[in-house]
Amino acid sequence: MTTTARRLTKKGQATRDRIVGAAAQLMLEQGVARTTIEDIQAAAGVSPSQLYHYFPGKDALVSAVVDHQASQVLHIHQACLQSVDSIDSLRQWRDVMVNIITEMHCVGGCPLGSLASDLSDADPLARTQLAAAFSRWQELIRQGLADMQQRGELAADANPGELAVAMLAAVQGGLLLSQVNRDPAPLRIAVDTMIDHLHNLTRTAIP
Amino acid sequence: MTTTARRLTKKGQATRDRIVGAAAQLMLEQGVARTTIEDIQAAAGVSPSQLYHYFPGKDALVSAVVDHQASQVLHIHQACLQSVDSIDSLRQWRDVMVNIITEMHCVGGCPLGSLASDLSDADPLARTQLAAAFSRWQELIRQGLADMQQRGELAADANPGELAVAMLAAVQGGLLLSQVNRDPAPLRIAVDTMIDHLHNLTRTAIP
DNA sequence: ATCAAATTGGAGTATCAACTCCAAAGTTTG
DNA sequence: CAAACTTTGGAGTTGATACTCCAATTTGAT
Repeated sequence: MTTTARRLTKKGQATRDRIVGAAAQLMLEQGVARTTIEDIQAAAGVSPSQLYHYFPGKDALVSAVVDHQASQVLHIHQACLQSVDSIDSLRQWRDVMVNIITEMHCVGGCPLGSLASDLSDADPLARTQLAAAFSRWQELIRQGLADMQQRGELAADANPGELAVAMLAAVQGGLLLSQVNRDPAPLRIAVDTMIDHLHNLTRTAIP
Repeated sequence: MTTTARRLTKKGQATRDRIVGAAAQLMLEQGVARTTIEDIQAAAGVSPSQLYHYFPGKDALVSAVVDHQASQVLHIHQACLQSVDSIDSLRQWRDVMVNIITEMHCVGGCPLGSLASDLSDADPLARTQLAAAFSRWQELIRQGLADMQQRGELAADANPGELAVAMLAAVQGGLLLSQVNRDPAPLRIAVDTMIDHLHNLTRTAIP
């Protein structure tokens, strides 16, 4: 990390970031294979030699895009989930996600989910990167649920690990259905239903 | 439908079917944009002129593949879901899905979900086709839940429409996580959790 | 059998997309 | 300042890909 940074000027770093940002946006909107190097050059305002100076080829750029999107998504959700202590705070988290997809007019879906569907069977390296990112995301949710459990906001016999998997699936499936229907409702309903389930677990666990 | 069929020989129909089948499989495994016409020709054992005799271009072939996958998926799930009358029969439905993804070694994910993620923002016609297919799938689930509700297997105040959306999201999200992790467990856990939720609704709704 | 229509073979084309190359300009460091 | 290194411009190359064309063969209806 430091080694790489040492041979990168401030200006060079900015150019590299511009390339990754442009590539990430285009690949989210139209898919990885449909996004050409020329598209990225135009969007980032760079020449071919600049792009190939920073990345040996398209695969390496894709890898950088996956890292970038993983970092962005995890950063956002870490901020929302580290303070989860109640059902209500889960509803705030849901509002954040619904607002984001609404502002995007349901285009692109989840930055990680889209890449995962696109690359899982085409790029083994990207698949492992994405699996690791989802694993961290899942762990953020699990941790939040475990915290709730300790506060008594969730039944003692609930399984935070499995509930985290189910919640992440609800988010991903909800985003996909919202994307294909161009309507934020499926995401809202899917996550709300999982939150209702957690709520029921809390209520019914006091025999 | 009849008009098209009338100018299609039995042999011609078989060739067309072979092309669509090969295209569907390749597009599921490697994505639409990565699947070349040449790939499809080789897999189906046809010449360029044959392919372009039956389809004006790649877009039309993609459209036929979407129809084909929608038909396949809806057929399978209709068979499973029309007989849903209890929590246990939902668990059988889950087993069917888990078995399918396991046999595929988690490659490809959902035939409709993959196409949806791939095409929703790239092909407006395909997006509407896919939205219609998901709508019918959702309706199959809703109908099953409504039947259960009438038999008293589901709380009277439960909302089958919203629960169907959430269940479909769980399936899609579970399949995506299974695909990226190369592990059927996320699908199983996501669907089981939704089934648990339905089960809880049944139990707690008798005050 | 015969004619029209459907189907097939296979060579060919035009375009696009990924990547290369080399020299010029700017930046860092001793 | 000067040498070494980083960054940039832009024309060019190679291979792949979607699609075309026309003649030959097979099939179906009369």
